[in-house]
Amino acid sequence: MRRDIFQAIADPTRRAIIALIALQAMTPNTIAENFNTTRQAVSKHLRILTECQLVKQEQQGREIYYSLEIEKMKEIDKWLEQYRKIWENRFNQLDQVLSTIKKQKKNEK
Amino acid sequence: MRRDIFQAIADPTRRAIIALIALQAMTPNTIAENFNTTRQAVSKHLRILTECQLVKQEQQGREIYYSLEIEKMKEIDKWLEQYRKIWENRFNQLDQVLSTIKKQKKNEK
DNA sequence: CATATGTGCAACTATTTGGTTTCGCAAATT
DNA sequence: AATTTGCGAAACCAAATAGTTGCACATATG
Repeated sequence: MRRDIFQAIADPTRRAIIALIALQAMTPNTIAENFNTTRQAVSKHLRILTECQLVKQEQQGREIYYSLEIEKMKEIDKWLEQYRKIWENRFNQLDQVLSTIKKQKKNEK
Repeated sequence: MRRDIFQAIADPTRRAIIALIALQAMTPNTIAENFNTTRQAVSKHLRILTECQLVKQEQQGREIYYSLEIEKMKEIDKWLEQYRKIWENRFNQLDQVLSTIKKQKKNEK
């Protein structure tokens, strides 16, 4: 099933899970211990995160270790890029204003 | 009312609205014309976007012009920063591997 | 082989969400 | 003054969502 990455990171619990498994791979039980939820609830979140490839899993015996697929996070960064251009451009414009003021002061001397 | 910015950008229609008003300020009617929705639906989206300060409004007569509050977008960038560190670090590690291979080839000559 | 442990999945529920319809109000237009 | 236009808000509805409970299954452990 395909899944929107922005919809996936909308839930605060899922963002907390992402932050947790970004540091090291974890089993659903271990993740659940870090929050006030059941393992089943975590499992559902992990499924959603897996569906949009934000998370990968590695089975070891009966345990399944989940970890962050960092490559997928770049997709958000890519979306943000268009807006970064805007705020950086705005910064440059401010920069120009400041240097203009500077020049004017110079001429006043 | 306070509102989670990640929840705000989760909806694809809202992201489209953001992209639209990032370029220039627009009235709800104009925005609605660009999509397959009613003005009322757009109005609801704008309300949500306003509630998390992603959007600002300026009244001109009976028209209200909505535009993007670019500063708020940086909040997403800030959240992404912790993960950017991870993928940049990973890239550096790859870089080291590549330069090691290069050195080895050099020594083979 | 019996039991304990780790897991995903389905059914169910309360809540949230995105959309439509209807309304009232203020500003423009006639 | 009457009508049109632009707007937000409330009421309503269908669909999605997050969580709980109960289950089945596979892998360890005794």
